[in-house]
Amino acid sequence: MLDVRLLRENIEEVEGRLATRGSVLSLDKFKSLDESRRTLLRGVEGLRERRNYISSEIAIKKKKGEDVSTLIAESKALGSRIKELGESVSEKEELLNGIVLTIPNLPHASVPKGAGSGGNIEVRQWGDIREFDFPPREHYEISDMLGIVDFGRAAKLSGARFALYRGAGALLERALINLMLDIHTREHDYLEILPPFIVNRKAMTGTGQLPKFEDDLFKIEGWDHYLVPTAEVPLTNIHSNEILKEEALPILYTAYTPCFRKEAGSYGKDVKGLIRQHQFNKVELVKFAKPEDSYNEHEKLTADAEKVLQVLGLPYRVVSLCTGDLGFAAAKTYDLEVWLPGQGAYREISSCSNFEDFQARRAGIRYRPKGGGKPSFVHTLNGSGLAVGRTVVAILENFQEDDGSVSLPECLWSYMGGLKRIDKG
RNA sequence: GGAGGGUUAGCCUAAUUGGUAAGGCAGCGGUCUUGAAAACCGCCGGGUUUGCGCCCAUGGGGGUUCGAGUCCCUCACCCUCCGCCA
Repeated sequence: MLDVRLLRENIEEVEGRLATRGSVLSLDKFKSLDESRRTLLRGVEGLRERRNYISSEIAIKKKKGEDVSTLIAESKALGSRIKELGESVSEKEELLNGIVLTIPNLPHASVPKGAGSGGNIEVRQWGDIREFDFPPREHYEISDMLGIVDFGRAAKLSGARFALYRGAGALLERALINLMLDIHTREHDYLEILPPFIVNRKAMTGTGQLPKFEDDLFKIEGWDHYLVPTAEVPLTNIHSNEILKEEALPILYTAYTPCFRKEAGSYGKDVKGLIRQHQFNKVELVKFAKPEDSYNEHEKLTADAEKVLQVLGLPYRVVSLCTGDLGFAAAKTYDLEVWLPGQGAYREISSCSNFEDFQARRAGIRYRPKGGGKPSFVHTLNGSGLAVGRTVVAILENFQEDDGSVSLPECLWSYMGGLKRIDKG
């Protein structure tokens, strides 16, 4: 949520900056609603002042035993007018709120301007792309040969876009989760959290999934609760409606959770394999930072996510998303794209964003400056560190041999019970 | 699922039969002091206003009333007990 005062006072500038996202958004409606709300509010406040005065007069006169019937009559009349006016004020407020909650964040000045993903800019590359002396297979061919992922039976249980991992496949997924959590807790000082996988509407609104993106979420029937689409939601909302101490910042959390997404509107995209699933595993990184530190923390968080790819030896590139490709709540985003030889393409495996105070304002996450003073909003950041299923994809494709076997990077051996290579069987 | 108790500001705690939120701690500023502590004074929820001030705010929503922290309804959460359960 943007600062309403900023909207009110710099409406043209805001419109201009939002336009770079490609969302043609007119704030005229906001402006007129805001103005009429404020006019009505002034009116209702005047009436309330009069009523408060009369009420205290009544109390005084009653003590003296004087007649108060005319005062009561006036106050009664005021009451109904106040109620009427008050209702139209809250009506305007609700409409305003509806508008403000669906306005996306403003892109940071360092974000490249562009329309779609074509406008994204490669920031750096890491690792050497392997030369194959055989045509590299796609991951689902390899997992089929190895018998470590069963899509057919998953479909029988749950339908399309679900996976059933078997044996070394299940173990690999679990090993990666543990490796990632260990890296972030031991080397990068994040505190491990195991949050609920079901959250309420407030939490979803706090991070920006609601009210705009209800269609992407799995809702629990008969309950105003949702399956988490990412650990960002429970982690960021840990401190909703809290005032943190400045000394406590930055706060760093990491969590493994499954993620549940409807993937509405992605029909025909990535229909085969593990890339796009209704349920997938992810290790998430979340930070709460002071505003002046948040862009530095953003770089560090991105580096923390990159570390996992480096440890695994997976080549990748870092892309700065352009204004037209930014997510709703983000002010700036780096995507990590891992090289997939089977596809011959870079694919997103992590997305690291700075939301500035956009989520903090929605969720009410503030901090009190050291010298006392007014609490102000923190900046929130998050990034995948990493998407586990897609990491499996990358390992299968990058480390495959001609016979379908896959040699595992050394950092995984201990997590795999000593297994160094996945063979058929 | 059932019964009872609770939710007041960053934290802790008050408020006759309904009369318009009192204190304390922490924090910040100041006086005093060689420095510090103590003591004392001021500030210390939000909105609006140049300012005085005004309005709002006792978990959320609604109702009764001239007037609600207080009475009623409802929802959420927490605690205790019963039932069920890994």
